[in-house]
Amino acid sequence: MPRKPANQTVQREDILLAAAQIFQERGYEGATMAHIARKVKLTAGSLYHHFPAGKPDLLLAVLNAGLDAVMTQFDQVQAATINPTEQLRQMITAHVVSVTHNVSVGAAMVFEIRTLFALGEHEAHLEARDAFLRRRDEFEQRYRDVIQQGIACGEFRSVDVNIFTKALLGAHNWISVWYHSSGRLSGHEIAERMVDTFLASLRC
Amino acid sequence: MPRKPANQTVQREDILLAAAQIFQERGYEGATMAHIARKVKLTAGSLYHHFPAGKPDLLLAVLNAGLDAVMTQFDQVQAATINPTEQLRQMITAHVVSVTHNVSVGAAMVFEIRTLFALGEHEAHLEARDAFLRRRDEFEQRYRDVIQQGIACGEFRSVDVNIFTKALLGAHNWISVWYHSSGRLSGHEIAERMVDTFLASLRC
DNA sequence: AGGTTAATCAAACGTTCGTTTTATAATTTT
DNA sequence: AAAATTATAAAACGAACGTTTGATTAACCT
Repeated sequence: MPRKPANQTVQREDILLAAAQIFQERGYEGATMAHIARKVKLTAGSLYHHFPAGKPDLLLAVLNAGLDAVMTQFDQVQAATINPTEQLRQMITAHVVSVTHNVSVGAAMVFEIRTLFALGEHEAHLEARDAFLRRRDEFEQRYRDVIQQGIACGEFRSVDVNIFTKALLGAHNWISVWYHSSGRLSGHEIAERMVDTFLASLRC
Repeated sequence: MPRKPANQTVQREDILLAAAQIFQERGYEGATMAHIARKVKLTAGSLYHHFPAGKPDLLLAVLNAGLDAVMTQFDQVQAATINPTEQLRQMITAHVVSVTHNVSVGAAMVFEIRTLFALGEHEAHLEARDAFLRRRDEFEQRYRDVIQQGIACGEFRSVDVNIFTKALLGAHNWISVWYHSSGRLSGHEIAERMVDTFLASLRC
């Protein structure tokens, strides 16, 4: 019954990025395995060879890839210990550039967190889900820490650290909604303006 | 075959708010008519009596309700013409209080815009969709206008108006993700801190 | 009181989806 | 070259979904 030349070249990461794009266009629930398969020129069933645990596993892989990307850069920033102002500048830049560098993955981290909670009805991916959420909290905590340090050492004025951090994160997350690579500004240029906006707000 | 006491009291707005809550929990595609019906104690088919055009119509009704709520308050702010600083303060307050006052509807306006575009494959709700998107652009334009005016008259420092507005909108939109009515701060208190954050950033 | 309209339910319909199974082709190993 | 492994397609499956239809009850209006 079946055959076909077979490219034999589709890799796990290709599928992952295709999934991220389809998730961005249609949302996790609106995305079908056939949509994703089509983008890498496979059939829906063939995806199970690369992701045996199916669609939920595909989502977790996308989310973890996004968090890995930005966390790796954060580690580099904090390795070179500097003053809070410079540290926050570099964290914002790393974060914004990361989002604009792969918008689909960034969008998944904004729009599909809710999906992760709705997933909790099936008792299988719970461990992977909780591990992701813990790392995500840690990510947010790093922003809070550097802002708190800046206030403590007098570089920043006194602000509500929690709300300020939420405002900062919301501004960055929203970028994945409106950014297009063909737009007026590059990722770096957007990052500069975000740094300008939030460092100005923290000025004593 | 069928019967049932019949409450005879379910109103269009009850269904609309129930839909918003289900959309928030599961996303538009993850929400089923049965989920929504259950929340107002009806069956899925009965929803078509109140919303003949079905699920897409339900989404558009939710989104328009959200935009109506905030636009009404914006009109009041601009009726009393004052200086840009005070005008922006009142716009931010109106916006944030509106989001925290009905989080589900606010969340829909953040998370289901994408759904609106994916809807475009069926040529029926296109007009209602485009009308909504136009009003939404108008909403964003009001923020840009007041910031531009503030810069022009020297009350605000010179910033990239587009990016600053996107940052502001992102911060506000993100509130519908993390806000809970049982949290540390009320909607008004969060609004005060957002005003503080962004007006400080615009200070000359 | 009688007739009309509005609101609801139960059931059925056709479609689509995630997943599983089985067969086949390509690649790698021996 | 033969055998084993990997990657893929095709087909089938059962479940779930949005929507339609027809019957039934409640409310309203002469």
